[in-house]
Amino acid sequence: MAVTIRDVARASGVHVSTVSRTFSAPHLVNAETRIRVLAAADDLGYRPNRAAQALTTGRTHNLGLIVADIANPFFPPLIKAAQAQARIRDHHVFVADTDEDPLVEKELIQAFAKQVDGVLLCSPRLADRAIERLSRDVPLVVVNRRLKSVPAVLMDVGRGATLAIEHLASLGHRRIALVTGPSGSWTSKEMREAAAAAEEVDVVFLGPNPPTGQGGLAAVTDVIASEVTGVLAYNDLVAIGLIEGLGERGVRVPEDLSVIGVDDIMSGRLNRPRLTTIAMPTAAAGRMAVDLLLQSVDEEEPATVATLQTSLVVRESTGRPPP
Amino acid sequence: MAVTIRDVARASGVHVSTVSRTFSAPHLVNAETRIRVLAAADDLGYRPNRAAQALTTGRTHNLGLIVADIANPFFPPLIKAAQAQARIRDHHVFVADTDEDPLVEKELIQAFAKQVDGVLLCSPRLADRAIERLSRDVPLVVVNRRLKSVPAVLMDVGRGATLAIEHLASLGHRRIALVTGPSGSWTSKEMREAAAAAEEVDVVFLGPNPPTGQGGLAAVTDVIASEVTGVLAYNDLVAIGLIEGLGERGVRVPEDLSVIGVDDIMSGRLNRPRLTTIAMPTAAAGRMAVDLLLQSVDEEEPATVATLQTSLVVRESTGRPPP
DNA sequence: TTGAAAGCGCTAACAC
DNA sequence: GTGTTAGCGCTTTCAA
Repeated sequence: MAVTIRDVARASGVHVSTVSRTFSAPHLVNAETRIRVLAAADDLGYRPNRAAQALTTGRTHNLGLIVADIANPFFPPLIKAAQAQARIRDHHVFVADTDEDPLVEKELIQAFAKQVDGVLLCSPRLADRAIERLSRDVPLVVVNRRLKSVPAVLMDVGRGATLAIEHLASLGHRRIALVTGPSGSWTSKEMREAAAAAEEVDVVFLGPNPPTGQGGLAAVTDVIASEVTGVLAYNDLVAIGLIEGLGERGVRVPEDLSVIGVDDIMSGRLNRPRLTTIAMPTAAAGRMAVDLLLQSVDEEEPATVATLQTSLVVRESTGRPPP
Repeated sequence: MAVTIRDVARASGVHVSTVSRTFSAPHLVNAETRIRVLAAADDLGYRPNRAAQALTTGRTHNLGLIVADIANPFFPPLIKAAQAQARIRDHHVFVADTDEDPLVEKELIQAFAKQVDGVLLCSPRLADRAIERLSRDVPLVVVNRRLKSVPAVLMDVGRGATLAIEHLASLGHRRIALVTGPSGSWTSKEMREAAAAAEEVDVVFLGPNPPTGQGGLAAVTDVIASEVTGVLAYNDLVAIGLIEGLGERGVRVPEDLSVIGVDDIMSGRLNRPRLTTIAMPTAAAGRMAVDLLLQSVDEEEPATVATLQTSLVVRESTGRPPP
């Protein structure tokens, strides 16, 4: 076995409790003793055993981070930012992937419950009630979901959708489609509400759809049948699948149909057309979520909600409707 | 605090050890007792505390997975496969990102050492010796790195590079460039060796470069100056950056210059030209790595090396050299 | 300022 | 087949 607090105690000629104190409350220990202990610890290569610490303190210094799909390029920047922020605050992040399955999501939260101090739920697919129930087992922070009793980081995709629709309207579009996402998705709901409130254009709702390229591909027939001149897709992946499928049917983007995505995952890629999209503040959300979670772990705060701005990035997949 | 083994013992009228046994060695306990204990446990919502288990058994049921950059689309499929496989084998995976920094890599391994049963090091940037030293602290399995004493999963990128170069040669190219990756990268080294062994073409070596779009962009000037008609890039990200930069200088791909990437991260995307690339068996590697790691955790096996095949996917970024 | 001792939740001999 | 007991590595009273 590795070197323990006891080895350090023996090497520095003090009791284990003094060693413990040297690390957890250094100001309570004599400077000379402290130096001696630290030297011995360094010498032996001592590193505290987090599992043992967790047992007495109840704090693991680990956070769980659950996403629907790591392979969706929307998530990695958020994960990276969360990890970086957690690292700064002396925590580690445990990432897990639900494969878009609410049941797996629930299982993962329960599995995490005992081995982390809190869980970040990103774009959950679980029902509100289920999340609120689980939040009694372990501190939770949700990203892109609004609940009464759970702290949340929201990206204002409703506002983004409104901007996107206004952009289409200003180009002359009068009838557009909203290709919605998974049924459990809060962002999808926000987009629906924003679209329903649009005044200058008629909106056709198509969905729910899986939030993937496949989802977009599968929506092609409905989009064509709906006789719209513009589409706002649930996310960039869906938009890309859609554009591909449209291409196979001879429908050109943006000449015949304008398409807008959400997330801005394609920046700097070779995609043609370059996608007009709603950019999401993913990195900021990751950092903020960690801060909120850590805050709700050690303080009994009322549920905070942080809302971050989105923005419309106009590129080449939108244009005037065909005459 | 949550419900413990003691609560279950009280509720079912047995001693804690019987409860413990019911979970860890059910065959050693009377069927009736077992049912009673299980019922009580279920009733109270008992879930074993992994940290406490870890303290006695020395097994955390957690695995660490370290990658250079989660945002590089090469990694997510590997991560997903590893997580899925770990889940099947009753383990969780802790993912961390080094931001391509060997020092962070080392820190992360040490931080993981106490809280996981083993660590998967994917495309490490650390020196061989450092890795071998660290492998004494915690069971390690490396992906895409070959070491004497550490089990490894290798993707045969050398063979892939040979195929890629043969492909270029068969199209008529006689002078090509290899845009290499980071200096610590084993795959980059394998590619260099394969390129150095090529007989039908002259190879110019350009690098090292960061394994990103930026890296490709920055290599444009050297590529143009080297007067080659074909390029094999360290990975798809570099290839894409390169093609973008080339486009800005008026060099067309594949008409003026052929480009081949590695990883096959762009399948089904809208990229133009669609990238000719060496496809990597990432998902298989993720699964295999978990199996190897778990094997080396509980058995004292000699270091196994698994080599997985790569394949050349010919698309649109390669063609005949200009006349 | 330091030591002694109890205990976190669980497992693993060993005894009955 | 089940209970007893000691202890994993650490923190945290409480005394000294």
